Amino acid sequence: MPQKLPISFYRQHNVVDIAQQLIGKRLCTHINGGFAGGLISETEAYEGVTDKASHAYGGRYTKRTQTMYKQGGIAYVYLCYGMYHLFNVVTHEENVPHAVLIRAILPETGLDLMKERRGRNLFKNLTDGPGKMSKALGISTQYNEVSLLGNEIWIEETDLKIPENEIIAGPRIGIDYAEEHKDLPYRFLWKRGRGV
DNA sequence: TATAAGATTTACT
DNA sequence: GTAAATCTTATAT
Repeated sequence: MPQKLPISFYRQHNVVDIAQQLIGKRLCTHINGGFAGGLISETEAYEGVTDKASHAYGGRYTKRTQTMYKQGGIAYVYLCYGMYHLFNVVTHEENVPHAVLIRAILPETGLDLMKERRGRNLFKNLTDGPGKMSKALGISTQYNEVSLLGNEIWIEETDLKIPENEIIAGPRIGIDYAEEHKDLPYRFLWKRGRGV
């Protein structure tokens, strides 16, 4: 049987390392009685206080970002542009606002459910962006701060051993405002995830 | 209190 | 390729 990633995984201190390790793991949701899941194919690391692209840059603490300051192992879901829910994994210990944005997965289970949630017949690119993925999996802000060891949203270990040459590291996307931090190689993309 | 911009996606020209 | 949809937070009056 697949096994959930242990809490110790999320408590690691190198958020960039965690982002890379999450490639190839299985993200699952069991929401409103529907099960859906897929392999994580794209992630981005957000290194809290020192990362200009992060909401928590410079130690900003608001009602929205307070989730990132909690201990690792929970979900950080927030509303972007007023209409899209973005799903992040909170890492590190308490009071260190590190998080990993899950940008894309390869759908495995619950294809019909995902299509139904997305609406229309968008066969291509069902879950190839943060907003789309959250919608397909049924994730919304009401799941902010839920434990990733619970029964609604979790990440499973897989037998996959992804060689490093199958993981592409590159600059993050959609954060041009971050200036000198926008080119940091904090984004990880699984080769097999491209063009699916 | 009011205004601007954002870790995005979709539709239209 | 460009613009609209739409809400929370940050910064300024």
